[in-house]
Amino acid sequence: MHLLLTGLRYFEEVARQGSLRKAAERLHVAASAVNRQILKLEDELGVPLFERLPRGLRLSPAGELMLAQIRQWQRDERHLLETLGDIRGTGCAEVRIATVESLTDEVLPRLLGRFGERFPRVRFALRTGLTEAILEEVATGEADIGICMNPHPTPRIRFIESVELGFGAVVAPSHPLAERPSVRLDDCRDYPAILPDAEMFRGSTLERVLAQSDIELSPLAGCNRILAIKSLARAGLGVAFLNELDVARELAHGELVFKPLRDPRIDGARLVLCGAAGRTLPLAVEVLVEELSVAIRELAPRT
Amino acid sequence: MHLLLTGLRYFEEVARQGSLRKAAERLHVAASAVNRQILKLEDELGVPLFERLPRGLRLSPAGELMLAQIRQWQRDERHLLETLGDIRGTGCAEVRIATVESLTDEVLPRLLGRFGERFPRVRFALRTGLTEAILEEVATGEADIGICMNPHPTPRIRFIESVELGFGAVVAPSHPLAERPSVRLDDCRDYPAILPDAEMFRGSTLERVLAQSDIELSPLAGCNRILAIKSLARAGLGVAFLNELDVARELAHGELVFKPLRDPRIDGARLVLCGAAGRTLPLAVEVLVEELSVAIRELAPRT
DNA sequence: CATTGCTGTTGCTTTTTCAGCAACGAAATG
DNA sequence: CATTTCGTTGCTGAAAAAGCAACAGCAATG
Repeated sequence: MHLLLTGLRYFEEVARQGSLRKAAERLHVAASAVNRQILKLEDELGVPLFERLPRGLRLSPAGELMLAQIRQWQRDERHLLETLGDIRGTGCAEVRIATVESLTDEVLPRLLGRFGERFPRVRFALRTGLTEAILEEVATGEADIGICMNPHPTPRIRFIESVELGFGAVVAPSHPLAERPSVRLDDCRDYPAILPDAEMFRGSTLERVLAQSDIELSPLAGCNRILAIKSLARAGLGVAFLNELDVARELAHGELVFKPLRDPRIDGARLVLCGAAGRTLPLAVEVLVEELSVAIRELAPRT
Repeated sequence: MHLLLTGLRYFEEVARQGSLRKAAERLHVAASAVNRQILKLEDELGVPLFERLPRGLRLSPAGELMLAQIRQWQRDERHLLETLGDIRGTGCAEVRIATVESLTDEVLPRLLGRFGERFPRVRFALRTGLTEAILEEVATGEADIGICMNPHPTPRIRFIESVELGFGAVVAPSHPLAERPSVRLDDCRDYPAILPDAEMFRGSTLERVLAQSDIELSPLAGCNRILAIKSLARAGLGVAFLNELDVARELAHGELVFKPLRDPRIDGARLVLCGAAGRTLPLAVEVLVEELSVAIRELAPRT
């Protein structure tokens, strides 16, 4: 398969060989065919590409220019065909995932590792952000799939899979709340609270929880990163409110304690895997979606 | 005239319009023709370039890649055709001249200025060097034409025009030699000489002049630039040996005095315009050669 | 619920383009 | 002086591309 015009390929070989007949031999075509392509090129360009010598053809200045461009195009073509070859069988060379931060900690790396064994040539583009930005990227096509918290339904977004994550108070093991058998939101207002900043707060699970009660927390800090929230909580400075996925690793290491908020009015944090509504996804993305769905479903029983 | 494969142009238009029929209308061809080119492309690449929606065609990931490459190629093509258009009628877009330093001072700028009015789109590449390097560049084709001093005849080089330049002693107006009505080489050995360095000396007119006499000069300095030689002479430090072209400007300003060496054994400095032996030159170069020939012939009477 | 208007797709025919063969003139070589 | 090698050119057949008309699928419309 050649993307370039046959005339250009002929030209390149003639320039390389300095002779029509030698080039024709290499190209496995008749010399007259090669000659005609060259003459046609020169006629259409209005510029002689070769000077005719008794021993063969020699590039003219215009021909030198042309040759340099063709060489560039041939390099481009090889590179393009290579990449398209990677895509063949997978549907795309790159899966673009927009996700909440907490998934990039453990779940996604493990999943992408397994996926990479099956599709070794597929690369990933991981972008983390808040729900709103994630939905926007999925809708515009900047991302193939999105994983976000509590998205509002939109006709442009298709929800593929979702799971209810436990939402609760997170404190250091030394914190008084850690000793309690169970914790309700009411119990937290006596302690300093480590909250997300205004931007993170908007649309968050915590916002919905607070909206359904009339409890006033006493904020100690507002952070724009979950990592910072967890660090402050780990230092015992106060109580944070996160879902259990956010603190999965710290729980395993015993650095933090998770206390589910068992208020009946709280429906918790919904993690949703979603894609663009109208689009048919490339094979590789489809496969990854399937694996993500399984992984997300498996998150549920842990609550 | 289009260099790109028709299939690629079709593809680009379909991607732009998002519809086969709209693209076909713009391309002034039947929709079926466009469709077949797209299908052929996809078949040969083994990758779907579009996803088929009920309302038209939408680029697949592979198609996005393809489109970006085609856009790049189209830009390349426009640029190339533009340059080739400049070449049409002139034979080349750039005249590469290898010359001795002295010509770049006055003669060449004036000449290239006139030439530029006639061929506004032709650029110049000026490389200065010594005779040996100039001949090498002309022979290898790195330069279209060369102007050098006293070249040895070579089968690979064709001498187009030459002129005998006055060769003589160059001193400051305050120098004792400046008062003499005429100067012979003998008269110079009493004064410090400002000479070219070993590399410049080799093959120079001065070398030949000295070889034909057995006069010993008393060198004060050896310089690797004519500019430096002239500066030292202008400062009155000694006597330099140059041709009158080297010091044309300083003579006009009265900063230096030129005393021709009228020894009968000295045949002087031969300035030679030359080109590669076998090559037929582009039109613009041919014209410039003609103007250069005239200009070089006009240098003669001044001796 | 049929209609209308899109869409891409496909057989078939015509037109155009391209490749192969053979031969020619010119120039360099032995 | 014959020979080889070069680019070039009619001519012929094959291959590719384009045009035409019709079809099936889907969405919006009356």
